[in-house]
Amino acid sequence: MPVQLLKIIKGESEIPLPSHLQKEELKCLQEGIDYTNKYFQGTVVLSYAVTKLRDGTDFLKVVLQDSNDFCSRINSINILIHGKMAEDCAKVIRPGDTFVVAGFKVAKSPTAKEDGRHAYHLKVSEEAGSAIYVRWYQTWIISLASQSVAPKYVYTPLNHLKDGTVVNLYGIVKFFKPPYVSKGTDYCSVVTLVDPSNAKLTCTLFSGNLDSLPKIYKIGDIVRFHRIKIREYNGQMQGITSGGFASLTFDGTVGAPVVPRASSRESKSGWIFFSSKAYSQWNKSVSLSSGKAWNLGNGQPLIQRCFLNGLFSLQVWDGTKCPYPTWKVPVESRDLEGERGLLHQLRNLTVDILVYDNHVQLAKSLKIGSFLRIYSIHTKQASSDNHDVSHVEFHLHGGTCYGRGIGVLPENNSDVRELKEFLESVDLAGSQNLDSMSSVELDGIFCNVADFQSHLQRCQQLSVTVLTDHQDLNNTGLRTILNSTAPQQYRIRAKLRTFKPQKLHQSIKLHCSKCNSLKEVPNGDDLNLILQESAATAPNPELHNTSWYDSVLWTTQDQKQRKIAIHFVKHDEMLQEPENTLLMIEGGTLKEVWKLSRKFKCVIPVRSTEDDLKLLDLSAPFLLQGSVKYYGCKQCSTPKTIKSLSTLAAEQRPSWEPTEIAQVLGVVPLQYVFIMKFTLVDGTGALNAYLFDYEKFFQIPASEILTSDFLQQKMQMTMNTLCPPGRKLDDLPWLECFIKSYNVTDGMKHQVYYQIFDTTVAEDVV
DNA sequence: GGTTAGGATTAG
Repeated sequence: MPVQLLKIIKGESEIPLPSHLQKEELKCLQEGIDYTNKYFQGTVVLSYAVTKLRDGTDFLKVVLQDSNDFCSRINSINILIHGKMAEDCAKVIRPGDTFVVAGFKVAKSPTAKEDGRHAYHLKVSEEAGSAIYVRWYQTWIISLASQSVAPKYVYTPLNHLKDGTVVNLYGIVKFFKPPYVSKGTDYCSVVTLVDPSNAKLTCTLFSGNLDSLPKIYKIGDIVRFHRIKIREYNGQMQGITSGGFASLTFDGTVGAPVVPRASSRESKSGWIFFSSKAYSQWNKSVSLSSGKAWNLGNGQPLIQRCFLNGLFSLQVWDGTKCPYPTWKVPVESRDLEGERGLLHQLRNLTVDILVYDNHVQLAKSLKIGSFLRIYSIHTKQASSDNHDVSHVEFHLHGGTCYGRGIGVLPENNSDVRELKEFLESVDLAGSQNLDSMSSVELDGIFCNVADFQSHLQRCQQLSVTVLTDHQDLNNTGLRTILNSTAPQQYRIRAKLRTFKPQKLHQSIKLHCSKCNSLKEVPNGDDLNLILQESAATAPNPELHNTSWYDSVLWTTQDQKQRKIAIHFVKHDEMLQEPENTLLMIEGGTLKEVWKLSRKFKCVIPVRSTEDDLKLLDLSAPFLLQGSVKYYGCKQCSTPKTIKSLSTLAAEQRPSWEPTEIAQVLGVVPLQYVFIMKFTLVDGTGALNAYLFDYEKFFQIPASEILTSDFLQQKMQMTMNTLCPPGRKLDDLPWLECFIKSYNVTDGMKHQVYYQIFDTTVAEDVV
């Protein structure tokens, strides 16, 4: 078969070609070379009609674009097909198809100048021993499949649309807003399509009937629109519903290679399934009364409250358990009729979503038990009244920007089927008679859901941490590592059984990279004391108003009559904007220094001596920038007088980088680090590994966490994910880590230590 | 038959 048509096989991204064929690049083509065993692969951009040459042979010209090169100026080439292959080929190819031509001849293209394509064209014929392989682009498989039966529609490529026409078209969904209630009389859905012509079309679709709008569930779905009107709007073509508009949607999922990701917990990515249906399935097998089992969302007080506030809430479950405490709409237990204990238990698995404004109407119309996909949910971390426990809230805000809205998935949707399968597997884990069970035993059942989930995650080899390098290394068991000599490096897969310190703020230390010492971060009381001591020395007026700083002096109005001097560093004889200004302060309290550091770029606490300003004792920060206090190492620093700072001030654009400031002041800066001890286990053994991290592991700068409640909560949540409190070992998530072993000799004592490196918390955990 | 919205955040 000279022309071979290859259907897309799920999971296969490469065309299976004979092994003797070698790929040829466009830019390497030359005349006079034997291309019998070479092939070129491209995407069909254009395909002309078959014509007959003078000698009666069929002829077809096809334009291919290099599949791997969309950037070069010349990335397309003419393919000239002679003989029977021309007809065969014309029958099957459409723009967008992947086209492989093997065993071709190369010749100069006489039209290169006019068409701007490659200087050579490829000549193909059966007689020359050529072969052509075509893989239909998904879209066109569908279009051809329907047309091969009744080819009565013509589909216009998106780059050929004209104002004022009504056309039929195919496209791949690039963006969509699920149908929402418009301010007029209809539902509205906005859909942006692309096709192999690389053109884009945004369509605004209206219909009073929800069913006649396209049922798009995912970006990448393929749609067919019949009788859509094309108009020009703001200089671009726009599609709009017209009389007789009809649409068809296909699942665009091709067996694409799986994107390597650490984890795929769906609730975080905004995919949430309304689960009562799934629940009722589960429900059936545990011999509860089936049917309308899920009525949390319709609890009377909830609806009443929501009506009053113009709000509405949905309770959903995607089969997983949110690793963080989530906000719950208060529902009084007397309104939970029937399986009260069960509904109560279920509340640990469901998530409440507050629905606002225009989404309320649609939310109210949802049937209990439908599977939903809710787009662009806002998750918000908030503290409850007692402050020490934070929770996550889910809001579906008003408006439809970025496709915010609710979509209903049909039962036969592949994702829904997958979810159902998942829940059926859960059944196997706990098919017991619930009627006779106590609530303690019910807890057991839900543990099994979590068990199953964690088992599933293990099977999928998900990890809550990812490696930032050396992915090619194989895992080593902890036992093997413990039995090996140091120093070495390993890749491991283990669980975090426990960690120290449990009070996370205690993990922050100051590290000197010069002498490798670690120090505690001074607390506010320490600092106040040092500042107070330094305030005992009155500012020396002789040091005020120099060539490179202006000074201001005042006395506090309180009884202490403190003298405070502030020296503003000038630049080009001028004072800069506060946000670019460095200042030095004498006699300020911690609060005053802190306030100034919020307004000004840099604040340096100083004291007067006879002949120059000097830094305070290095127990105090030598610099404050924003909320960060920079400290210097007492052992390694040899502080100079403040005068040395004038060289930096004289620079054209002083950046006031802490490292530069430290350097000119003779200070060896200390760096903030997280120091933690992780006890890791993997079934073969347990070892303690130290985490020494400036920022990389938690993706939180150690320097900023002490002054940020938000970052502290973020770190707490991360640790809750890595090592969820109260879980059994089996339920803990896996961590992929690199560790290195090293020797430490202290006198006669010799020990091997382990440190985590080149590892970071997975994207969806932080 | 007209309108709606016309992708391009909410901030409750």
